[in-house]
Amino acid sequence: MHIDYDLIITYGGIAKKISKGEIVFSENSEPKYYYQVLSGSIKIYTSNIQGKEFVQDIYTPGQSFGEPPLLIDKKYLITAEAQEESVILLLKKENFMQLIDEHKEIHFELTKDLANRAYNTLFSAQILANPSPEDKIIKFLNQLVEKNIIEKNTPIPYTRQQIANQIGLRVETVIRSLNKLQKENKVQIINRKLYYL
Amino acid sequence: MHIDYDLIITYGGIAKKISKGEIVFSENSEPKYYYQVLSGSIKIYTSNIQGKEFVQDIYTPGQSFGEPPLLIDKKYLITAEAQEESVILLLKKENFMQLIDEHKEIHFELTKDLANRAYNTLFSAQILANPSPEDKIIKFLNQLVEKNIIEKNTPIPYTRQQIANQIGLRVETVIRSLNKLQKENKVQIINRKLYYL
DNA sequence: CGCTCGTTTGAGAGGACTCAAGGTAGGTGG
DNA sequence: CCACCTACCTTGAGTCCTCTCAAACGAGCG
Repeated sequence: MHIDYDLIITYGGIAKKISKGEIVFSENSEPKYYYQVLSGSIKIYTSNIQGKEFVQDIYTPGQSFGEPPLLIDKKYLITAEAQEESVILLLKKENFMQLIDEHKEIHFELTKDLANRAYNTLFSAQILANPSPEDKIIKFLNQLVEKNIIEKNTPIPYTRQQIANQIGLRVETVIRSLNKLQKENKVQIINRKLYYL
Repeated sequence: MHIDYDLIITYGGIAKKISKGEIVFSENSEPKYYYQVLSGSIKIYTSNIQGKEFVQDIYTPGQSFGEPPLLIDKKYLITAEAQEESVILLLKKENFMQLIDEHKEIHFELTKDLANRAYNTLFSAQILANPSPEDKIIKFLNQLVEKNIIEKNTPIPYTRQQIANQIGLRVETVIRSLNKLQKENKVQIINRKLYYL
């Protein structure tokens, strides 16, 4: 989801600077704003799984985040934190609602974005529901390809730890599973770099 | 999500009878229609987890299902099957898009519905991401309360097997975990009926 | 009563997790 | 250019606990 900068400002949006590590909103807090990244990057995660950080997504300039709870008046299930010094745009809920009410094309974009989120989250749920570590990894890699985050025969831009965090496994388990998958020719590991075949 | 019967018909929707066990759409197929239950009930599940059925949801008269992939032109991740003899309304994608384009209030309802789905699916993902069976069960029960499906001190309307299917555990594990939770006074089991405290 | 469906208990195996210890690559400073 | 540091990767041993398989129990119903 992306709304033109000038349009956000026109509707009363403001820009805010966020330092690295600063929290934009946290779990169980009430949504008040529509948020869009102007510069930097915002990390979205859940921290309630036995204190372990469970990364959901990372948002970069032009992308918005945190709409679902805003639209249905529920508390955030996630925490948003600046990964680096960033600037974000804030638009009050009422103004945001007015904006989409008066701009049909943006409303349609929002609809698609929400559909996309529902779709991707279900995909993640299916990864997690899978009891076998190997299957989880394969499904996770598949998802990356589908989301165009990686291409086949391109090294995967995540550390083993980052992969583990996203699929709910331990680093060691990821490593051992990757070894099995390599023997089955489903992934390739060259000089520690991981390739999906 | 719910659209008025007459309106669906006006836009060219048709009703279709579905026998018990019949598939409305299945995983990896292309979305073509907007679907809404008229009578009976439709079960949504994923079957790809080692052949085990993973129930996502059950839809009853007046509710629609399967919109996210329809809106973003992706294949279904789920299978929809009639739990009993049912009648559903089908509306071609183009007509559906035209309908929401011409009815702003319905478009807003769709938006909220999608936000709700994204929210609920994330909640499910957080349940699954939790490594401890007890925590999964507690979070699952919490979700039921939040969705107003159950109230505290009301027997939970699911069999142990159904609970297990929704959180990715075995029946036996659910039973043994429930016993532990009872000892911790987090649930109550009276005459096999389960109460959430 | 006898069937069926859901619940419960037990024993055993497998495998992910934990903890601990090295190994390796890339960057930094002397 | 080399020694060092740090972050990441890897391996091993052992424990714990979920899953599997098998069997039996309980409740509701024709």
